[in-house]
Order: sequence, then C-alpha cells, then structure tokens
Amino acid sequence: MLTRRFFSRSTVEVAQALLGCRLVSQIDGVTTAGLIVETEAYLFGNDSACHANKARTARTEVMFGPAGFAYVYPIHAKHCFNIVTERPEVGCAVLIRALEPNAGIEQMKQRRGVDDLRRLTTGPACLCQSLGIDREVNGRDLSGLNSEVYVQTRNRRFRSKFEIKSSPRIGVTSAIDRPLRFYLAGNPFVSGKLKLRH
DNA sequence: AACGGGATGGTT
DNA sequence: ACCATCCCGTTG
Repeated sequence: MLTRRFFSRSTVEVAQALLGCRLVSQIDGVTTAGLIVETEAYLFGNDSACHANKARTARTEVMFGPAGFAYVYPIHAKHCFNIVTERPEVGCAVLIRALEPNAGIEQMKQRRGVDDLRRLTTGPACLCQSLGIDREVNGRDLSGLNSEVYVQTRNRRFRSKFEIKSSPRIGVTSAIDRPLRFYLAGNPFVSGKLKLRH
C-alpha cells in the first residue's frame, strides 16, 4: 500500500508516479480495482482551477490537511475522487481521471448499468460510480490501516516499459496553457473519443 | 432565499 | 451541440 510519504511530494510528481498504480475499493464488502491510467494535478497558489484557491471552506478543508487523504467532491450530481498531496496548509491534490478495470468487473457493470468495459472507469465520475466512491469517502485516510480505499504500488506491467504523456486538463477553462494532465500513452482506457464496439 | 456555475456524462 | 441535475459559494 502506498504510504503518506509517497503522497507528500510535489503534486505533479505524485500525479505522474500514480500512473500504473492500482486503486482498490473494498466498499460494501466488494473488491473493485483498476490501474490508474490518467491523472490531473491541481496546484496551490497560482492555479485558479484548484478549488483550494477559490475558498477555504468545509468543502475544501481536507486539501489543506496532510497528504494521502481523499478529497471527494460532488459535481453535476456525480462525484470526483482526488488524493491530497504535499504538506498541511498547502491546498492541492491529484484528480484520478481514468482506470483500466482490474478486479470486480461484474460489480462495476452492475453499479454503472452498462456492459461496455470502456464505459466503466474512463472518466472521473464513471470510476467513482464503478468503485462505489461517494461523499462518504471524503476525508478518509487512504494510507490508514483497514482503509476501504487505498492505492498499491505500480503494477509490474509498467515497471520497465511505459510512456507518460501530458496535455492541458480536461474541462477547465483556465490555465489551458499548462500541461497538468498525465496519462499512459496508448492505453485504451484513457479518456477521449469513445469507440463504439458492436 | 435566490441565483449561477461547475475538475461530468449521456443524448441529439 | 445540448441539457439533466444538484451542490456549493456568493449575494441580497
């Protein structure tokens, strides 16, 4: 399991280091998991897209706490899952945008109500639904013992041969010049155009 | 109390 | 390109 030390580095560094790692959920007694293939960094300070820079309120408070805690926020009646980075008082986090399904695929299909593998965990709100992540997970310590949600070290498949690419973040209108989105080159579960399979 | 926008996703 | 849907921060 990844420790607080892992997440207590610069947000960009953590966003890149998380690629290829395994995100596990044991919510409701079911294990679902996926390999992280796409992330985004949200920085403290001169990054107007980061919620922590807009207001320090009950909602964003967890981002100002220690690294390795979950920041889950609701948007458009859905949820997005982030992991807090750096050190206390520095409000920043990494958004998990897409996974390659790895375990509990039947349960994911049930939770999502679709069969297409590509529609299970590609997209931040989709993966939350597949893993059963909602407001309840907000503020949880992912590096704590017995945590229902945690991250495992990089999968063997990605220890030697893999390439990280970057781009501007998806859906943000500010800082479009900054390449703060990171993804595994060529992985079919990275968000983008959906290819319908018949 | 009212209002407007959003780190989305599914449909037209 | 449009919009369902709802939470949150701001304003009055």
